[in-house]
Amino acid sequence: MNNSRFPISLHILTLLASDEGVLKSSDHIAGSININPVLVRKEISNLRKHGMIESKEGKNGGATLSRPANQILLSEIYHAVQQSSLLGNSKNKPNPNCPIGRQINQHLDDLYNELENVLLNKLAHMTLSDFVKQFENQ
Amino acid sequence: MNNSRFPISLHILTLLASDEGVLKSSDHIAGSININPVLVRKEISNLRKHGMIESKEGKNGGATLSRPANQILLSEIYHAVQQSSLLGNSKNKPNPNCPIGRQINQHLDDLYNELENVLLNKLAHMTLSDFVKQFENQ
DNA sequence: TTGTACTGTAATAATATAAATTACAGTATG
DNA sequence: CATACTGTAATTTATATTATTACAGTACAA
Repeated sequence: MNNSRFPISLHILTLLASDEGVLKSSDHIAGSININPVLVRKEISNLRKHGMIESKEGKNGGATLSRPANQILLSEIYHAVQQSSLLGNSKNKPNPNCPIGRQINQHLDDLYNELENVLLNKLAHMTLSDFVKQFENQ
Repeated sequence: MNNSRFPISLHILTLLASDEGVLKSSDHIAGSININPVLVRKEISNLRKHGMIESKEGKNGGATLSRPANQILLSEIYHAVQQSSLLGNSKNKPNPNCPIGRQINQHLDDLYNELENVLLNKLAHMTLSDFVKQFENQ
């Protein structure tokens, strides 16, 4: 998880959940996050592929949640944006002639998977709705 | 955790633990990880500051564990290399005029802290010794 | 007492990754 | 059919990571 895709996706979903049923444009969302609208559209495209968002093209188009916020788990968002593993991929190519180097990537992968499961288990008990409820009406 | 400092530090410590009491040079360690020796020395310097490693300068110098491997927790290693937060820092600067944008970084930070605690709790129950035991003698 | 093999660390260069920007075809609406 | 959007590709720019160079300092051993 080396970039800010998780916070961006969560921000998008939070905006949509805070005004459920209303279509929001990528420009409007980008204005709230303060990033480029194209990045927002990319993340929306990704969230759509993962079944959390629906979007409508054309004039007055935009994005909206495809399900109630209390049926969207934070673990789903994590899965949707996850590319590399948690603590940094084992992208090193250790020396295969070293008994440690030869085996370490496998053991690192096992460790990461174990940690990731712990994290996902936690996130699977939190809904988007829980997250949005924390926001005060200001 | 956006770089590979955790795997590098764990690799260094694994090498030292696999041959406890013996001084290993940064060149030798770098050869196993297959990275630049200066990076290894930087990580060793960091691990030394965090009390996990001792090192000796000069000819025949090198690094060694400062405690038995069963007294080094993986959570300590995590702490030693940790810079940014888990899922990507809230480095975005959302629009303060948006009710969601204004509050989201605080809620993201809270969420990250909660997740990080779960992770650290898991890592605090794993020792370097446990990790090294997995390696087969080849 | 001096050559050698190391550490420690700063400064810089190279590379990889992420983010912003530009561009434009496609779509729905009024 | 003009307008306001989405969708997506291509490119540029910015930022972060990693490698490299350089060199002073230290300990050992002949």
